[in-house]
Amino acid sequence: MLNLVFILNIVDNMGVNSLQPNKQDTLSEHVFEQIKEDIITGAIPQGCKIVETDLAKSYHISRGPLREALHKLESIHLVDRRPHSGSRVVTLDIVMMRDVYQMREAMEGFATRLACVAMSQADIDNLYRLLEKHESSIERSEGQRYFQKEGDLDFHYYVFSKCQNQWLIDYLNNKLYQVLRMCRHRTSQIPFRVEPALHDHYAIVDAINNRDPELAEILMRRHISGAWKVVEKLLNQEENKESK
Amino acid sequence: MLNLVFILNIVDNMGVNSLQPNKQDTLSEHVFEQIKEDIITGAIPQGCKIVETDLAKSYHISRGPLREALHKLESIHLVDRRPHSGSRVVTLDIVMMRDVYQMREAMEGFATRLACVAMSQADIDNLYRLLEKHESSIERSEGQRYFQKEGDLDFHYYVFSKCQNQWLIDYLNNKLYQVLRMCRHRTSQIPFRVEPALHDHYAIVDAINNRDPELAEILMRRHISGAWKVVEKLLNQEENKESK
DNA sequence: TAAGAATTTATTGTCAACAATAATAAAATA
DNA sequence: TATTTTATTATTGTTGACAATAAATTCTTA
Repeated sequence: MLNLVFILNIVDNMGVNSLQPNKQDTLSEHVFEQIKEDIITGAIPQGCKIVETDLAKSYHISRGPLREALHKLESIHLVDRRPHSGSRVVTLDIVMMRDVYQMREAMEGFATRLACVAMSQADIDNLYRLLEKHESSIERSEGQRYFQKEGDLDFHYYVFSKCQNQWLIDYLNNKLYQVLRMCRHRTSQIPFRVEPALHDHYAIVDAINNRDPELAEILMRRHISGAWKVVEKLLNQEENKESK
Repeated sequence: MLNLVFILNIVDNMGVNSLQPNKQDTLSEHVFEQIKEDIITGAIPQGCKIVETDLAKSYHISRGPLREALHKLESIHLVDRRPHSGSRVVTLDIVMMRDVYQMREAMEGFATRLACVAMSQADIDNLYRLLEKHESSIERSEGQRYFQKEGDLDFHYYVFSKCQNQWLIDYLNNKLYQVLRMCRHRTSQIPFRVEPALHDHYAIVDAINNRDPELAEILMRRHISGAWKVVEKLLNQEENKESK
């Protein structure tokens, strides 16, 4: 399954993963990426205390670069750091996830507005083709959630990457979407229906195609706040189950 | 003049400066704050190449903490960093400033919407009092631009600090507003009229007072995009002058 | 025995030396 | 003379040791 996604991303060269810079020139960068993935996938569990010397040993580097990596992880909200006291991996409570989804609603909505003005017709055609591909892959592989979520990310990424505001792109790509992936790992066991999402996506692209920035923004906002309502519900159910 | 602002901020405990964390427990934090101010005020000029050993010497620390400070400065977009090649102070060209103002429009607009729902009546009363104070201080000290700009920041800060989204507050306060202060230092010699801004502010607070989040957001957005149009004009004039 | 103070241990913050890379200058060739 | 190649220098990346602080433990006393 993972392979299929990988190949697809390479083929059409517009997948999320292929477009991340992933510059690992220095040791610190490399280990940053590694720890980031380990946190997002849960290999290093949430709330886990981080001891610099231990972690440095397990990644086979010295404390200097590790420290730089931790600083970077702090700047994208994946670890908390208190002077003299040490670092912990963040715990994604419901409040934090709400904050993230709200941010996403605001920023991606605005990015969609900007992209609607800036996109070429070729870009829009690409978007339609992307959605058609998602549609057919849903028919073919009903229930294979991982792929569908990646497809969802591909769509969102393609849209906001055309907004021509580097700050916006950077923040969405390097900060919000990392935490979002972490959220998804937490809720990945829970099935959800993708057809409504695809329907939303078509509506958004239609608005872009009609060059209606206000509508495009509103639709993207609703799409995201709708997604949050689903996630919130699931989290609340989970919480209730645990407290019993 | 500076003193007056300072006293005012302490007295009512709602100024921008008093609410920034400013934790300088470690050497690295301390020097981070120092360099940050030096960049924002222009003591270290834009586009300036940064040599770690030199800078470490001039701040009387070793390269370790300096490096951490530089990383932090990079994460708030105040320096650019390329592996093995070194760092430079950013140069605020018109594109970057447009990006920042766009971000601000999106995020502060959304923050205003959230704050409109979350604010207590006491908060709103405080806002009205703050505006009245600004109004009278404009009458008293016409033309003293520094104070007026600080007053403007106080207003904006007070609003978005009530949005109850820690990510949003953090981003606006620690990233966007730092670059914004840098912009203002660049354009500080240029006079501008504050009465229209005050009028906008009243309209925004009225919308909040009527508990109309949509309108509050729209008004805040217009207020900020209007401010950008003024700044953009000034920058273009400046550019034309230089190219002659 | 329980609470508080003093001591020890563990962990982070800082430093200065070393290695690796990129920018610069010098030399060689066309 | 212009251009490529080579050597030099300057600057960053990395490391391990040391100092300062916080957490844990032991000891004392009520």
